Amino acid sequence: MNQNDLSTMRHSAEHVLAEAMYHLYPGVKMAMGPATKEGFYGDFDLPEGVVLSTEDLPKIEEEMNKIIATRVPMTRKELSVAEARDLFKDNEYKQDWLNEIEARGEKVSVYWTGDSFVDLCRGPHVSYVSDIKAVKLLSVAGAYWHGDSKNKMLTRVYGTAFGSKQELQDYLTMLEEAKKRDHRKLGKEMDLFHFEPEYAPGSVFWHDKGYKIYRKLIEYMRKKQEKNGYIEVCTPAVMDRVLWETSGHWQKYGEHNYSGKTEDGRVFCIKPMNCPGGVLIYGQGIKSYRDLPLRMAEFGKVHRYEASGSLMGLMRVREFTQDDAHIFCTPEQMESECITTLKLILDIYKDFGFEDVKIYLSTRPEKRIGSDEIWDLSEKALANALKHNNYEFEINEGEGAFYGPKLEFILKDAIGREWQCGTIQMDMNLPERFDISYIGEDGQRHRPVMLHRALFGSIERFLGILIENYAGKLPLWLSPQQVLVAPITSEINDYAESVLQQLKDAGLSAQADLSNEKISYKIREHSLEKIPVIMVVGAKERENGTVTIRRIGSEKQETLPLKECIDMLVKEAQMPKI
RNA sequence: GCCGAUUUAGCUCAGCUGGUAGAGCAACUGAUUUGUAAUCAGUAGGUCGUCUGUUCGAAUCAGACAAUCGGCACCA
Repeated sequence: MNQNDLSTMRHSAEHVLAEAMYHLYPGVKMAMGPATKEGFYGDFDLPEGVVLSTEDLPKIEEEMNKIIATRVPMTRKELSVAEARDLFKDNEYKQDWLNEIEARGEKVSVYWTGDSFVDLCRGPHVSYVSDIKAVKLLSVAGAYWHGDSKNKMLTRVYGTAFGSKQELQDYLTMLEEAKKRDHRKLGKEMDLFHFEPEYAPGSVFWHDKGYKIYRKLIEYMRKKQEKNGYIEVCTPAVMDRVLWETSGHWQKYGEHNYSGKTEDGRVFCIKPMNCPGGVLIYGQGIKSYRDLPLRMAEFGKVHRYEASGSLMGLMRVREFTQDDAHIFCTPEQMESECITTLKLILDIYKDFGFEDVKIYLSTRPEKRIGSDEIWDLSEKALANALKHNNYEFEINEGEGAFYGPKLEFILKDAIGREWQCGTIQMDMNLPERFDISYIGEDGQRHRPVMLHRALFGSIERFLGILIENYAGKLPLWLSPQQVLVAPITSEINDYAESVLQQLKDAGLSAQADLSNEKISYKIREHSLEKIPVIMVVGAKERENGTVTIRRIGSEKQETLPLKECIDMLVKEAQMPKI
């Protein structure tokens, strides 16, 4: 079944869901519901006092299957706005839709399921409800009408449908498998990090192994940036509120900041972003056009009081580390800086196994600062950078920051949720507000253009996505513990320790498991910890000066001389070429 | 923040309609010296998320709060 047909069928399944809801919950109002990439959902305004939970889904599903079993046709009818208003006279949500349809001057179409249920819909739909072969309801959630938190919250029912029972089953199995790659689960199993909901909700406690990966990411990025002409700075974590008022962030995001009053009556704020600090460094001394572009990086730890409901493992936290940088340049340099940064980001993602990166260009929002000319220029610079490299992108109309347009680089987690990682943002706000300048060739003061960019975005989030994408099986260079030496009996401990020492001398991160356990137990334990290389040593290996290795995810054994093995692993453990 | 669900031992989870808690794994002790995903036995381990109420009696019922999970909204 092609994507179009599948989508049509899912949309029809959503109509069947709506009808089932009308059967089971008299007085319910159907608001809207589309097919999505993975299934469909329906938003309902439930009668007063009715609460829907996942326990109710089987019952609704059963009702849906009854409707499907009637094999009635789904038929399209076109009618006038007035007729439609009458047909849906008790449903304010449909009236709302009709207003929009009327305003756009479009025709009204409805779809009948048999002759018992009708919904306002553009279509298309399957010919008969029996064309819906396998349907499953998945979850219940709240969702605001028209996606606006000022509106009423409706009850959303998520489900999916497939062309066959088998495909549905495969999909559900795939989801189950994907959940095993959840970084929160793997983080625990691999002993990488934990959270303390009681003391610091949304903040990470990095354990030794997790922090090793974290440091490795920074080490990689630092080298990358040095090679690409960046300098690195470090700015204070706590600064006077006045700074954030000057930058404009206090007014817009004040309630999301952590702040406190000191004895002298000043209000200090823990930095929610690094940019003003960077601008202050730029402001030291007089800058010449010869100093530009000035690429100033900072691995800045920032704190934001994110809404409780938005927190999610490492992906959305209240304390995170940005691989931030601010590029100060002349307007003429703006576009070429965008081009090189864009290329840099995608190069870096390749090193981590991400080939398929979604890019959004987010354009001017309604509430914004700066003249339309500057917006035109900035948006064009970003779009040109994309076109220059022939990158595909989507436009996110009106989703830019209040101070400028941005590019967002999106990676997906194990179950396909999209997360913004890298970003390039034009800023027409801060240079003004902090009145920074450079002396041009003409000897006059000029305003530099400022670009914010983060490549990983947040180290925490990027690491979370890495864990999920590798299912915990990190490449050797990123693995916090690369080798585990496992002697078969305690008889061999001396050789195991000598092997361990040689591994460490070669710069590999290794440990030995000298516990009094069977080799199969050790294999199991350390495989679950996702150690990439398990090095088994027994009497044979000791005698021959060899080791037998087993790679994570493989059952193959390979025996080779220790020296040769170390050389091979050392080579493999190298960071990608910078 | 909003909607729904969940919160019991280090981890994964059981505990019916109220009568002061249970399993497996992990830990510890002992035995076992083992060739590629769990060797056996024993011991110990819990203010049942927090607080307040109802009750002779609360893991269980009610309320508030917190956190977590799935969404929505938000994301400088």
